[in-house]
Amino acid sequence: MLLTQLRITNFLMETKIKASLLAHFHSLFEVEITEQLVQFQKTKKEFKGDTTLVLFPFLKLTGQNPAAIGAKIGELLKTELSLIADFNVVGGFLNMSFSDDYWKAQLLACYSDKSFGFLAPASKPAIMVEYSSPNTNKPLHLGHLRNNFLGYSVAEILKAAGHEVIKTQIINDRGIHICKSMLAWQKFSPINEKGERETPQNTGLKGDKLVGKYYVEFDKQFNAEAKAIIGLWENKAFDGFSTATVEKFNEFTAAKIGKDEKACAGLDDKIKELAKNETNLLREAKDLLVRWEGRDPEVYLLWTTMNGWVYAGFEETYKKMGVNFDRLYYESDTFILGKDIVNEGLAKGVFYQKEDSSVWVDLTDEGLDHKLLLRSDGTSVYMTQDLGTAVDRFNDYPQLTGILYTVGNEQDYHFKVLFLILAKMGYSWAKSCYHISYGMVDLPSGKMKSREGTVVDADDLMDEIVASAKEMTSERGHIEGMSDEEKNNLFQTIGMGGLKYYLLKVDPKKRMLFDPAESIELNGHTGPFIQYAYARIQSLLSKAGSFEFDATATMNDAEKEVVKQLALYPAIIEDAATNFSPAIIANYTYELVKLYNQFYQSIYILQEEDAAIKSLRLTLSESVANVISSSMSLLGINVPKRM
RNA sequence: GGCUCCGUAGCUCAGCUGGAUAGAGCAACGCCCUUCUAAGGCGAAGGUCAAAGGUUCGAAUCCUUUCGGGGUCACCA
Repeated sequence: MLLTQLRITNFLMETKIKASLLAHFHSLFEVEITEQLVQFQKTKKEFKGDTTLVLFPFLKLTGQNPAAIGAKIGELLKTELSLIADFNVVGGFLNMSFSDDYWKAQLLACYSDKSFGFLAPASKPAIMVEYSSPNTNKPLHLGHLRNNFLGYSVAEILKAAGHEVIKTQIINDRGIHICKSMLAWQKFSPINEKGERETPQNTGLKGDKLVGKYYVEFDKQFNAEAKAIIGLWENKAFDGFSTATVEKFNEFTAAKIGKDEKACAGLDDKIKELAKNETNLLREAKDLLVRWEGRDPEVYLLWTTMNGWVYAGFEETYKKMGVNFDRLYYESDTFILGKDIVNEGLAKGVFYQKEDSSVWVDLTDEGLDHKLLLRSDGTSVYMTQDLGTAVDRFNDYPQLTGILYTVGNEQDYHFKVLFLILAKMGYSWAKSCYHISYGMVDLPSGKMKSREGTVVDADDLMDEIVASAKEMTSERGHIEGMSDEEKNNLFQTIGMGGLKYYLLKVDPKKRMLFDPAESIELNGHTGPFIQYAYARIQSLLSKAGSFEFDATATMNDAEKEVVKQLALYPAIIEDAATNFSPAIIANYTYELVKLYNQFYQSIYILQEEDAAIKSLRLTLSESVANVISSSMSLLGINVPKRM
């Protein structure tokens, strides 16, 4: 495919070479070739050349040896294409060097275009990118950081690739879990001397943290109550419990006899579930949900109040993260949607109804299972809502061609089913919906588990990283004369840049390890390494004063290597956009900076006496700075003028 | 168990739509600041690309199997 070649080296020249080869191959070897046989790869460092043509595919076809084929093709291309300056054949590889003029033209193209590598805005179809999508009773954690940085970055990359992008999130603001924190707050919040329960105002707690606290409190009390009930059961105190429940308890208890530890734990879980269903707390929470659905004014007021706290808290966190959204969707608005679609599917015969009137879809033909779409009591499930929301979005944005869902890979199956159902329903856009599935973030100590308290809170983490950036930056001391505001911005830029780069440089699909010590590292393959290169170039440019691009200078190898990497940028953006992978951008920029640093350390730019060479080097430096700034912005990372 | 993703240097990761001697960073070792910011550069060291078969002129990359790990298989979201 063309994309591979774009990625490997410069796309313009290779297209030309390929065209020329297709046109003239017959005149050299008396046989025709197909496009697939023309394979390029990056020239290995130890050989001279800017691109390499693989000759093996032609061996059988022509019946000649690689050296002869390479020489003939090389000669041909050199005469046909003036920009090919030289070539050599090593083994089965034809290495070609492009002329200085070619590389200078590439440099100029990069230098003179402020939005080098970007396609015209909104020149490609509109896409919606969903990310974040939090639960309103849990503060955001490390996993959300990966999600948000990833979603935001993919959206920026798609914009750069010419798409119109609508950033959105769906806020999970309803359901029994929300009622749990509401109930816990009502029951367990202490009341102060003014007669108020805890609020963000009177406690100084961030709203999402306060609500999260009561969600945890609910769980604590809930478990305690369930445990007490089990205690009663174990002492044969079955008064007030239904016979069905008692029978089940006895059944599970009997089943435990003679079983191994693991099986017993499983049965204990079942007993716990049984007991939980008998708690007053759950009954009250369910009651609250019924009242909420009936729009009971008191419950509704409580709900809007507490959600208001959470949103204010999230807003603060998003601001710190540097992410934003064009449009918000709330589950409380969308949870009823989808039922119509299910009924429509039922009418069309795409779905079927069981005797208990629950609605299902049969996906066994696709190698999957039967999936529930409507409960027997007619209420929606997760899938129902997602169907409704998707259709709703296409109604809201008629120009939309697809939706990207940034959601963890534990939901791979869900999205597979969702897209399948949409396709079965006949929505043509179903095929352009895609699940940006990312792996879990592990900690060195193991998995993050909210129940065990091993979650890393997003706010805490960002604060710690910025604090650490402050400490380390102050040590190195390039900040004299900065105002406090400038300093704080710088610490923010470095800390967040480091964190974002750390989370984005890894292929999103892969599970990754979050090592706190490594995440604040400033050396090596890190965000600050890249930011530092940018700041150093800014310093250089300000010392150099004004200059103009001079095409008369000759280029050395180190310079050419940098230009080659710069010229790759447009293809890299496209590659990152088609693969929804910020990691491609991150790794590209790292390469660019390494190449630039090698060049930078090998010569002194400002001491250069030849004006043409000096201006060429400054042009190169400024171009590199521009691409750093541009590519980092695609990752949501800022770059500092000084650091 | 079914389905699915993953396994590359001591550690964290690139490379994976087949091509030359598998690359970085961290850690550890040795150099380079009287000249543009050393958050940098240079050097050396570190590998049975989980294992075994297969396809191919050629396999870390594609196919099969095995081993090891994750996820998922709710009238939860």
